Amino acid sequence: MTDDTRLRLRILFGSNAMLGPGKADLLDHIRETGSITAAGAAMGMSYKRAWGLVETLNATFREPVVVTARGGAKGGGAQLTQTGVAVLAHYRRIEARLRAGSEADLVVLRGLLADMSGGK
Amino acid sequence: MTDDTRLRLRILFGSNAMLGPGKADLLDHIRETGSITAAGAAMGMSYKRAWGLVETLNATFREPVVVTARGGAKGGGAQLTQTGVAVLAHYRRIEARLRAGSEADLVVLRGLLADMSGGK
DNA sequence: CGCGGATATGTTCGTGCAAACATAACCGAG
DNA sequence: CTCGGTTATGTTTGCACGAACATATCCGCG
Repeated sequence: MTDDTRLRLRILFGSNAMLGPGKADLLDHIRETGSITAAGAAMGMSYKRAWGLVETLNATFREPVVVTARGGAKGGGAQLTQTGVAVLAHYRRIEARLRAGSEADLVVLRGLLADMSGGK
Repeated sequence: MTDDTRLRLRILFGSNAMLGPGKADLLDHIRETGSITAAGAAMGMSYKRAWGLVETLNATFREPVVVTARGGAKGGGAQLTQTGVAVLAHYRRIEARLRAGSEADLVVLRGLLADMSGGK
């Protein structure tokens, strides 16, 4: 039995701006790949969707989180700004603290679960 | 400026079962009102939707989280079981710990936000 | 024994959102 | 000056999800 109890955290700023696992993971992939296209593909989403998320992120913060370049040797690319790195780091830290601080309660909750072994 | 930075936590058990703010709030309202109808109405959702969530919750855990009664003096009603009370308590506790442990990082993140004053 | 309020369930309809398709603009390299 | 890969943006199509509407069932009470 693989213990796949996962926690998803979403931070809501005001009524429109928000930051969740999707955007955080996307930032991670952009940092790794240096490309919105590649990052989106790695997460199984279309370029359009990935770019839309980046656009939203850049509008959310005072300074851009991702900077992009068109054309050039490799066609272009994208990378995180210092702000982007900071945003991602803080989100991950909150996530980590949550994970560490919830273990005990999660154990109890898991004990109350119905065992899906053989079930639908 | 009211500081309305909110955190939404969702716990995923395996690939189908999950517990988030919606179901937790619903359990709270059921406990207060003793009725699925009233609880749903208080949250601005149809009875059908509320009942569907209760059904899902009861299927998620080994023992029912909400027990219901049909007919009778007041037409019927619903209330939390001991399991339901426990599930809700543990969820709220994880939420509280998250809130307490993330304050510092949230302050930083809020400082990086674009100020929407007068913006779109 | 009919009324009332709540649970329990089915069906239809609208719509918002994402997937898919399409196209333009950019620019270093060869 | 064309090619290739990427950013940037618009248009169309499909479909899942919820809202709304409609019924059926239950049972204490007067």
